[in-house]
Amino acid sequence: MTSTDPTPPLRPTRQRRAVVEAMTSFADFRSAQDIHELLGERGDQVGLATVYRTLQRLAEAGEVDVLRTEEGEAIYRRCSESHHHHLVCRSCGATVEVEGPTVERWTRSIAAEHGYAEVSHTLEIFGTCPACA
Amino acid sequence: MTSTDPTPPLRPTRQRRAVVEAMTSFADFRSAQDIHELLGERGDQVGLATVYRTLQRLAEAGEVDVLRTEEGEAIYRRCSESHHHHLVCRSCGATVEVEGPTVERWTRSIAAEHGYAEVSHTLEIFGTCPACA
DNA sequence: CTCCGGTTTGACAATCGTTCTCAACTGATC
DNA sequence: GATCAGTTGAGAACGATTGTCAAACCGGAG
Ligand SMILES: [Zn+2]
Ligand SMILES: [Zn+2]
Ligand SMILES: [Zn+2]
Ligand SMILES: [Zn+2]
Repeated sequence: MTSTDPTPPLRPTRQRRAVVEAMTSFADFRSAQDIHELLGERGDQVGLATVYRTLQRLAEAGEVDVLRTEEGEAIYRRCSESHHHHLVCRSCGATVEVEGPTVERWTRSIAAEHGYAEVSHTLEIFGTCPACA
Repeated sequence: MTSTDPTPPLRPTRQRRAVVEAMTSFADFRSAQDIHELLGERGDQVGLATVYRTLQRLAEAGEVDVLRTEEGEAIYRRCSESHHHHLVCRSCGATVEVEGPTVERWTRSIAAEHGYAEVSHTLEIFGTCPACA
């Protein structure tokens, strides 16, 4: 069996620190390439492939949220660990984390109603923020 | 002004008919390439680029729903015209269209609460269907 | 029916985000 | 400082999607 796969250790390298650090410097969703560029401007030289790899790890660990633009490009944002959704400004990208039992209950009941198990969901709200109105 | 752009006519060509027809032959979400292949098997020879173009048109016209796989690939499915969401089986893709005032109200109120206007949203529910349980 | 201009098509090239490859590099550990 | 698994980065490779553009098509005017 390939059983024992005890989650290989994770080294806190310069690059990983730089990416995590960079993620705290903005509040909207950005693409891996944007983040790579941002790192460059800051003087933190990190390979593009490493940025992609690190963002994946962070996403798996639930430390960043991933969304898909209409074109299918992945965009990332640091986030709180608990389950939540986003209210995103279509114009400037300003994002608010939102949550509430209403939708959680609704999705669960709808799924149950149709006999679906192991339910999960994705929900994003888009609009024009007060500043961009 | 480049005003007069009265939506160029849309000719019902053999290819377009074939794609629309093919879309009625399955109920889950499929990629453009899957659909292209399906057309080939049926004997309807249609260029891949045309399949992409047609699906785009159909999506714009609201005649098919588009989703993104976790990997960012676009998948399509014929759908009813009114606003709704999907309950999709993670294992076999079986899809149920769902709707209800609860979420619609919730998203609207959440957005209003934060001063966001022109609100829209996306919501998909995933689970294991009874057949795959 | 024939001609004409705009629409559509499809083979193929080109994009472009993302992943893969793999040799060089790092950091713990002893 | 020797060891060794985890990391990195430059560049190649990938794969979905879009762009190109000449040839095929269409519907209506003449
Ligand atoms: Zn805004
Ligand atoms: Zn939720
Ligand atoms: Zn199923
Ligand atoms: Zn809705």
